[in-house]
Amino acid sequence: MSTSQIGRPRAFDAEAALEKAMMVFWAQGYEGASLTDLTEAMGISRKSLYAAYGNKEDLFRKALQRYAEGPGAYIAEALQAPTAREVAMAFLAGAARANTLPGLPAGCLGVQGALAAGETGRVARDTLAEWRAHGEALLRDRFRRAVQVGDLPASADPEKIARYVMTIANGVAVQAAGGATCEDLQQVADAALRNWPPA
Amino acid sequence: MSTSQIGRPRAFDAEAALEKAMMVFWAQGYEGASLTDLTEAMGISRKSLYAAYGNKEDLFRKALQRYAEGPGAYIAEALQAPTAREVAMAFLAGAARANTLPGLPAGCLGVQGALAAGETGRVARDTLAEWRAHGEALLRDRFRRAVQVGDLPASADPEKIARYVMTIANGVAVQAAGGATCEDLQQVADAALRNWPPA
DNA sequence: AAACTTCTGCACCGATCGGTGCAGAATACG
DNA sequence: CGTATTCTGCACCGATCGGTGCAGAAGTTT
Repeated sequence: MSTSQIGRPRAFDAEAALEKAMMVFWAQGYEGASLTDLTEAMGISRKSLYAAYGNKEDLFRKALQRYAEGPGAYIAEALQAPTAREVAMAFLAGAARANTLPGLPAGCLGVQGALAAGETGRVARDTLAEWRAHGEALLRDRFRRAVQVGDLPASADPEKIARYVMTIANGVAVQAAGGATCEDLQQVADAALRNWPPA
Repeated sequence: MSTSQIGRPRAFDAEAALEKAMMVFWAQGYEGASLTDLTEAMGISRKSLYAAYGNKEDLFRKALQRYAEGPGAYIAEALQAPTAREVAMAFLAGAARANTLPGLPAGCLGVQGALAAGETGRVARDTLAEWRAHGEALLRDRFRRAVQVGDLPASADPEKIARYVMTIANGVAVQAAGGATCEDLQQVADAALRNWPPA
C-alpha cells in the first residue's frame, strides 16, 4: 500500500474485520467458513471483502498471519527463552493456554483450520502444513544453537527434539478442540518434559 | 438386516463400497467430501447410497465404525497388552504405523475427519470428539485395572496417564497428516514413554 | 406364469457455494 | 467548481451442494 489515499476511504476497520475473519476460520475451518459467515462476522459486504483482501484463499492466508501475530504469538516468544528446556516449557505452556482461551475458539487455527480437505481446501491445507513445518524448523534451529552453546549435550538431536515438542503441541491442539481444559493440558505438557532432553 | 432377501438384490458389495467411502472421508474430511466424490469412489449412484446407508451423516458414522474395525483396530488390540506400559507402547506404535500406511490416507480419520466445521459438519465433528473421548476412557479404565493389580503404583493417576497417551496419539495424527514418516513418529512415541508412568 | 418387493439410473429439486457487474456515493486533487 | 479515484450495496452469475421422484429393471414368492 502506498501512502496515497485518494478516492473514497473504506468505512470499516480492516484490521478489526480481519480479526473477525480469523475467528470464523478458527472455529469453523476453511471449508466450513462460507463467504456469508465471513462477511456477516466482519460486518462488510462481499464486494468490500474482495477489494480489501482478495479472494477466500487470500483472506485465509492473511487471517493465519494475523493469528501468528496474535493468539499464536506465544510461539515466537517461547523461542526467546534462555535455555532449550525453558523454550520447550514456554512453548507447550503457551499452547495449553492459547488453545483454551475463554471467548476464543478452542484449539489451534494452524491445526483445525484445514487438516483434511477436498479440492477447494487443498491450498489452505498445504498452507497450514507448511506453517506447522516452519514452526518446527524454528524450534529445531533454536535447539541447534543450544547444542552449540552447550545448553544441550552434543548427543542430542535437535531435529528429533523439535519434532517431539511440536507433536505434543499438535496433540494439545486436538485435545483442546475436543474440550480439554488448560489445566489438563498443562499437566500433559509437564509430563512430556519431565525428562530432558527427550532425544 | 433380517435374513429376508425378497426383491431385487443390490448390485454392489456394501462392505467394499463403505470402505471406499471411509477412504474419501479420511482423505478429504466430512465437509470436503461431496456426494459426487463419494458416489464416484464407491461406484454407485446417489439413490443406491441413500437406500443402503442413509444420508451423508449416517454414512459418515458407518465409515467411522468401519475405520475402528479396520485401520483403527490397533486401539482395541493395544488394550489387551499384558502391562500398562506395553498398552501405551502398543497404542502409540500402532498410531505411528496406522497413520502412515502406504496406499491409505495419511493421518487419522478420527482426528482430521472433522476437527473444526461449519453448521453442516457439526454432527460429524461431535461424533469424532466423542469417539476420541471414548478411546481415552478405554485407556483410563485399562490403567485403573493396572493400578488395582499393582502393575501401576497406587500414586499413578489413570485419567492423567490416559490423557497423556491420547494427546501424543493425536499429535502423531497431525504430524502424519503433514507428511511425517512412521520412523519419525515411532521415535516420538519412544521418547514420550521413556519415563513411566508419566503421571 | 402373475404378483410383489427392492434396487438402479436419470433427471431434477431448492438452496447455497464462491465470485462479480453495475450504479451511485464519498472522498482527494486540480 | 469539475474530475478522477475508490468504496459500498444490491442484484445477479454459473456451478455445485445434499437430497429426491419416477419409471423400469431384476429379483423372490406363490
